[in-house]
Amino acid sequence: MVLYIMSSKNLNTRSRILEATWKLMEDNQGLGTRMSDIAKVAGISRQALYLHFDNRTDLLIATTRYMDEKMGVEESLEPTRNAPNGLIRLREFIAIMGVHFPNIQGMARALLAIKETDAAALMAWDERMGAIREGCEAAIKMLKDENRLAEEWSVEIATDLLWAMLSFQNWDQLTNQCGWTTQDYVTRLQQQAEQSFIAS
Amino acid sequence: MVLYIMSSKNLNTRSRILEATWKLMEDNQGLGTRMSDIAKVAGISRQALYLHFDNRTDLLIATTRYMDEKMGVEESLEPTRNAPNGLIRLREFIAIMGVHFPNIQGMARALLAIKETDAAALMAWDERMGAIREGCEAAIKMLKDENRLAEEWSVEIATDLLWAMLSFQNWDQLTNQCGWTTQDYVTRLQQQAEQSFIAS
DNA sequence: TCCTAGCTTGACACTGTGTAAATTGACAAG
DNA sequence: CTTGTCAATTTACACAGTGTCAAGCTAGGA
Repeated sequence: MVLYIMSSKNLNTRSRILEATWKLMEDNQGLGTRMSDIAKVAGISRQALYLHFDNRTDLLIATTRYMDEKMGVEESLEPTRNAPNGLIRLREFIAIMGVHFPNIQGMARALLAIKETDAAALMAWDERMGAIREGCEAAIKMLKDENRLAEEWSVEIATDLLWAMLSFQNWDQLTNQCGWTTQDYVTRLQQQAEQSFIAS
Repeated sequence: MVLYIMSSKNLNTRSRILEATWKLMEDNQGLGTRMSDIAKVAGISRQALYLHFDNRTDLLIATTRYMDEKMGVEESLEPTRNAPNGLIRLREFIAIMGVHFPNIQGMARALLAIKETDAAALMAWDERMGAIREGCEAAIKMLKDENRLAEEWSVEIATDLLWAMLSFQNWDQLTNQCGWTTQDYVTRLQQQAEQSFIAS
């Protein structure tokens, strides 16, 4: 009973911090968000942040996990797992990335910026990117098993390349710099992936 | 006479600073290089850096220009301009990127890291990337003029996509994370670009 | 001999992260 | 009703790195 109430209160402040971090990351595109800003939005003192998280990196990583949970990333990948064949799976996966990236762009940019100087942030980022790679590999493998992977590609090399095409930075460049809509992004990347990887 | 000697001395210290910055950027992959480190390598006091450059950003940008000059980036692009047709031009351009990126990776990473927080660095980066885009566009246009650009692509969209494929981050991921050699990178990207953009 | 450009040294302001110590207020248990 | 616990608070401080400022040194040219 005691424990329950304590951890509940604890969780409330904790999640208020996580929500505040999330919000600020999205608002500022992840740039220049200080611990004091987060504390202000969460309604606590800056120092109190350190009662819940060891340091800034810790907080950012916890926030990515919190976001994944709240956004139901796992569930959104269901359709790809049930795809009847590799081509559909490839298409589905690209489409899902097209809606996923806009949702995480602020946080992604924040992680990208600090991963250069911060080993833990680098780990968090690599873990996220690793998950995407698995999705790429599953689609490519399915094509291979159906004998529809163009013969010039090995599973590994094709996975590497698809993974690069579906990187956050690629999405960022195509949409935010080139002005592509999500629709453009999905359609064009599907098109290119099919031309590259599917045996004719 | 006075002026000549002054500006000559000035230039010597200045280029010593630029060389030091370049060296440190390559050595540390652009990470955690402080003004004091640069000063030490250049053999002057930290404060003296500010007699030559307004601030850190200014110095990094000047260093990119210095590198371009010393490496003869312009000249290395000659072969693409003389290419007899679009396909060769596309291939040449990709090959040149394959040798260019390893040469600039330390500096590129440094600029990438600070461009998130630094408007001037962002400008320097965008200018570099803009130059690459022009190379992409020239190759795509040549294909279009020869009627060899696959009909599903407009010049602009195809340029956008080729530009994304040939981004520094893409190269970084494929070589440094996936372990591709320069040879792999060039061959595979040429292959994919041809499959995507050349009418069959 | 004097002037001056280029550099040096030492000191300092500012920002942001992270730590430490003493205090308050709530609330559950004896 | 006192006591203990614990989240959170306030105040203060250490530290790193950037950028500024002022005063002084030095070598070379007029």
